[in-house]
Amino acid sequence: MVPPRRIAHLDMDAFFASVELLRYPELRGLPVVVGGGSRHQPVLQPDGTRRFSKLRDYAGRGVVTTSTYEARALGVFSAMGTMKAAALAPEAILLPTDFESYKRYSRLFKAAVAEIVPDIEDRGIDEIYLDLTDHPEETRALGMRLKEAVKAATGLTCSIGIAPNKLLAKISSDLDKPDGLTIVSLEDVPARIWPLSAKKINGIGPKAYAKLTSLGIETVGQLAQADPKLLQEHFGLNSAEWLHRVAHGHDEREVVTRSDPKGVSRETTFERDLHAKHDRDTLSEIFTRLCTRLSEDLHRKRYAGRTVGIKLRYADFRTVTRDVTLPSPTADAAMIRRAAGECLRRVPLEQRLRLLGVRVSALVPLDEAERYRAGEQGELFPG
DNA sequence: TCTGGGGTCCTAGGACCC
DNA sequence: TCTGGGGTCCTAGGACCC
Repeated sequence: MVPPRRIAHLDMDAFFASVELLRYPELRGLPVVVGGGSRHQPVLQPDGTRRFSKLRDYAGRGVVTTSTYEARALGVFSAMGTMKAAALAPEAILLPTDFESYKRYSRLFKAAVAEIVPDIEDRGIDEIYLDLTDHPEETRALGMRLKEAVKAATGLTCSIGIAPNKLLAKISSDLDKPDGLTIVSLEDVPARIWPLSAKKINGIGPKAYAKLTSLGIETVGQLAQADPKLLQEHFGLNSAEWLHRVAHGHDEREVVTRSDPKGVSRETTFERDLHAKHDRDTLSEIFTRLCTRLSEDLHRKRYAGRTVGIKLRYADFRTVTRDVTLPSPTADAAMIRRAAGECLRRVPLEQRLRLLGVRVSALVPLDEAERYRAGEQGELFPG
């Protein structure tokens, strides 16, 4: 019998907003929303205090990226349109998103954790998984030590869930937010996990959840007890089996500490909808800039890719993509622009557009791509 | 009050090859 | 001359996550 694993999920509390509060401590205790554009930079006044924008000052198409717990109490959550948030909480403070700062704090907290547990699975800017199975320390003491290390390195709190697998660890880290430490075993699943909404499961999003509720399934427990035949009819065999497994708290996925990027992309939503003919010059400029930035990203990350694609979104929010695979990988702005331009010609352009994106995938390390190109030119394999 | 930007993974059909 | 079956690559779209 294999002993259960000890997997931790560590999630920073209201990460972007908390980083902003370190910089502007006078905002502590107030509803604060991160998500505006650069127009909403705080202004230092002659008397030394800062003047902040309010949500009601916002006009545009952005969404809320994070809100403090005080703003959440007013109904303002991540991914909500900022205009809608302004209707709910007009007096809330609005701050522009400053990714460079968040990345800096992200590196800080990950480095602090790595001092204690070196193998980390990155799950984005503000969360990680850890495999604690082989660590000698007792679970709760280790969890507390991780939290203290993060706090000492950043001044920020996090919430940690520790469980026999990633699925349960992720759910657990959310059970006692903020500043929580929750340990859940497989035996705890009926009492602690089954009462939760099925949408707490990582992988059950809005579509799947809507389908489940239409079948009378709202909680994880109801999902666990659901008729497998019924699930299979509505979700297909693979998804039905997955739903059944996760509802019982089963998940065998490993903590993955190394992975190569699959694709790199740049996209932008226009301030107003643009028309391919009427706004031709503007669009062309934006298109070229996206390709240039993408090329810079690729060079910085040292990758090149063989597949170049575009994404566009019409005013009615329909999204289409086109892509083309080249004979050899590229990271060059002009090559990307040419290939993406070909893709653009394969898509209907009568309707107004709200978004344009460019993507490079099928990535290989840049030096490999350069060797490949040298080989193509006969330098590596002459004759 | 209409819905950002950066990703991953899955499905499904057709081309093409053996 | 009525028709197979498996494998891989390419393309498009969709769901989901942070």
